Amino acid sequence: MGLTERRQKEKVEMRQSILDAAMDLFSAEGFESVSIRKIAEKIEYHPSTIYLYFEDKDSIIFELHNIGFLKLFDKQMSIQTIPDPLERLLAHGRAYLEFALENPHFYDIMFILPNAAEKLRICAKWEGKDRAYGLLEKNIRECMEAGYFTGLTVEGLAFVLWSMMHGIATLHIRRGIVLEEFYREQANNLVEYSLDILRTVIQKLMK
Amino acid sequence: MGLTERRQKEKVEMRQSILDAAMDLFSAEGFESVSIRKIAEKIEYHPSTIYLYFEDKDSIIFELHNIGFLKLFDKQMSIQTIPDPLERLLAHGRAYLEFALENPHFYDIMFILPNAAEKLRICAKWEGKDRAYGLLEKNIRECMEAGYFTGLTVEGLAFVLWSMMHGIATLHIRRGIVLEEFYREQANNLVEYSLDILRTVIQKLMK
DNA sequence: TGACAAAATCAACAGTGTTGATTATATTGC
DNA sequence: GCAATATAATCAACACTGTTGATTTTGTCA
Repeated sequence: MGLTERRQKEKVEMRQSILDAAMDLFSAEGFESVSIRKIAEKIEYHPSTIYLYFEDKDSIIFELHNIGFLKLFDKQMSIQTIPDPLERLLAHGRAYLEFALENPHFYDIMFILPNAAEKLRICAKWEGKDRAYGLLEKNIRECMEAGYFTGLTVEGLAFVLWSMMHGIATLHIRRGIVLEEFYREQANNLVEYSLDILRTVIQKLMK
Repeated sequence: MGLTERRQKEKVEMRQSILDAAMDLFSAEGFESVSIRKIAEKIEYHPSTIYLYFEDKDSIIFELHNIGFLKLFDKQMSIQTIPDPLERLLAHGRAYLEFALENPHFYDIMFILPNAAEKLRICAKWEGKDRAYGLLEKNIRECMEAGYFTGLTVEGLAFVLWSMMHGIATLHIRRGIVLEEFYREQANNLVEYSLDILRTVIQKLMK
């Protein structure tokens, strides 16, 4: 292995250990505890060293935001093999909610915290969201081609369904509010129960 | 006016000016600019003086959270006179979204930012949310009594509808994402258009 | 005017993101 | 192996942040 190659590899590994430390801190102590100094302490380097690998703190958050989108897209692709379009769309929603509830801190960074959004606003165009959103629109379109959701537009329904899933996720993550709170006896699992209600709604919307 | 009475009045006025300054800073420069020192500068007092009127910074945020809930409840009560239950429920949703989009910073404090939620978690029970949520459940229940939404529960539908409105509001406030982005030609107004889609969904759910 | 209470300020602590200057380390050419 | 160089890491400081115990100013009443 050549020198520049090893240097490259060490750089990547250092960046990864910084990202891991940041994510660990977020999970263990909440976002306000994710400080450059605490990350440095965790990886046993001086705070200044972090700046040799990331431009600033928001760049670390933005990188975590990108990693989160890769994880989400992977999960969403895994259900694309389901043949029936309506079942596929429901599984799409289930995958989205599962991701949010299993990775609440990633979801927070991706969709709630302002850091990554601010970075996106001032940086160049970024394809991550469009890719994930495109998949949702594709699944909705194929439902419509199969005769479901007549009278609605792809864009309109995509927005409404995404908003609903995002609302459920956000109320859970930021306010600790879950459906179980209002309907304990039937709710063994938030994801399944929310999707059951959505399924009822969608079945009435069918044809 | 007696001495203690005037003292009381001055205390209330000082608290209000602190709250106003905090809200102004939030609206003008974003939440990260709401600092005790900047509030103090704005009202031309020393930072320490703030602590004579509020226990800590989160108490200021919590007070704004409470004021926001009063404003929201007022708005929601104003549409309770609509006689038809389905029209009333739709107006309820419209009022909620309008509040969120017209008072994005209040909405942020009430439903997204962690400060007030954390205060709620450690403090005694607080009736604000239950009151607003109770009104939604009441309107849904009256729709069901009129024959709408058969096969769904009040709690389930309330959760789904709230989540959807909350999702729309949060995507807008935190990510600048609005329906218009995906469907410009028909969208002159986010509230009306979102509600139109919801109306279509609900009409298919009727009976 | 003097005594007392209330209101406001001060100075400091520990924490934050960030950076220009400095030191330590590792690799290269000889 | 040693000096020169390039890279990596650290240091010390700046301007912020929330918060608080001690101190000073202000206002009221006898």
